[in-house]
Amino acid sequence: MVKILVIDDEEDIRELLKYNLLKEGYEVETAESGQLGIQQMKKFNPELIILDVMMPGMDGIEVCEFIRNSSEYQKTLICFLTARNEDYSQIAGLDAGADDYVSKPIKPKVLVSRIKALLRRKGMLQDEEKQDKKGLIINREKYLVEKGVDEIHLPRKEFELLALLASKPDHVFEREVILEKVWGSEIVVGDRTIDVHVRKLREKIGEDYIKTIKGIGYKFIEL
Amino acid sequence: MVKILVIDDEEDIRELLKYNLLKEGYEVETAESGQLGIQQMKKFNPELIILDVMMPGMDGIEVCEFIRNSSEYQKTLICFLTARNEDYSQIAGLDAGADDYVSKPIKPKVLVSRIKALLRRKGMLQDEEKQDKKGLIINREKYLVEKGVDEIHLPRKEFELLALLASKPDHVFEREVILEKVWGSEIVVGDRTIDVHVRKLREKIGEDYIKTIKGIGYKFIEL
DNA sequence: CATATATGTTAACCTAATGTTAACATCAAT
DNA sequence: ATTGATGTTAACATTAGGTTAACATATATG
Repeated sequence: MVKILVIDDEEDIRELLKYNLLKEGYEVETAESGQLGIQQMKKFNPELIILDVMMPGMDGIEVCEFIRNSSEYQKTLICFLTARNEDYSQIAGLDAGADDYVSKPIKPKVLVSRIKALLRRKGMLQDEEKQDKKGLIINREKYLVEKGVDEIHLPRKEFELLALLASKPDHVFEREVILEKVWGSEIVVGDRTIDVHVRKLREKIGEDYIKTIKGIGYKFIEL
Repeated sequence: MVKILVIDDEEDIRELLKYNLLKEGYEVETAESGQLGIQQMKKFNPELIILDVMMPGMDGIEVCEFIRNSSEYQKTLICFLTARNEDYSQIAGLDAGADDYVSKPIKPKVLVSRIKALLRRKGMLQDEEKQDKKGLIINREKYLVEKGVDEIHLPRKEFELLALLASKPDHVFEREVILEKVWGSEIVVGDRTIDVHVRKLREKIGEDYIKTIKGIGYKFIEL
């Protein structure tokens, strides 16, 4: 459960944000000033702070600086709330400290999706899609397969074989086709080669992803 | 090596946490009840205890109180695991005793980053991370690489090679691409040239930054 | 149920890709 | 020209990856 602290002097805004974030399943606390916000942060220890820039007393920029200079909390994510007309150059200056910012007037949907994106970027997403899925993600760029939290490195042939099968889930690839696509039409290898690679794949990614269709070939199934 | 004790009555949770914490390099023990947890603590003497609040028998709150009242173990860090619906006000009451808490359902990444933050705050961070960032900074201006306090001067080819790889951490660059980008598409050099430069780089910046993906190429990984 | 045929499994084996070293080239700066 | 730093290559060592053989097991079909 991701904890979010909202620091804003306007009660309406605090309530609006709290309501919308709670609805998304976050744990939310609020504070009505910079000072109180910092106190609250120490107790509540949130992953992310939504911080109004313009506040009487200690303003958002000061709060942000305080956080960034503290050793304990410096990695806490910060999202600024800026008034529309505040000078962009000013905002840009803040970028050093903040992880993102959203301008007022606030549209709940926008805010929420920004928050999600930010958390996702920082790898603290609580989203179902990313976390709990058993599904494999074939990441060709990194040349590895992501299974939930794990990253599984695969040798070339195994990777290509899996990538081929997974490119069309439930589609049966004939052995002939597999040979052609993974090994190339010219290279000739023995009968058992594919099986052995399938075996190794099943060992690494789990037994249930690749199904044998006897007399035909193999298919990849999503779990 | 930081030692962590997980006390939770649910086996699944224990396993999930153990797995993820081990992967981070912590030493992990588990216990399935409050009583057993305390016994285990006395033997294992962990720096940090992850403690489920709701357990049959001796619950997390009692365990926490016991620990805080003991003279030997009172400084042990405690992180609560709370069910989602438990009221924050309730939790706040516990704050006195616990150093942090994480609510279920547990997201491994969140949990781990919280644990790290907690340890960092209390100054017991693992030696790797203790010495600030291990990350390299490619300084094109000065044509050198900053590794913590050190400045490593690199010859042109080595620098360009590293800069390329580090420009996209985790991305696998094929040998062909490397040749094109670093050497230029027209210059033809031998097969082993890239390897030799990789060797020299690894000597200078450390063996672990550049990983070989056999049959494909190389990738840079952040440490 | 018997048999043929396809697939599973294991481990030994082979090979291409990479690692390593040192010699040799090159080039820029004194 | 001499030197030292960089770049390239060749020759050899090493290893991960890939293949195969031999045998075990499963499945379909008459």
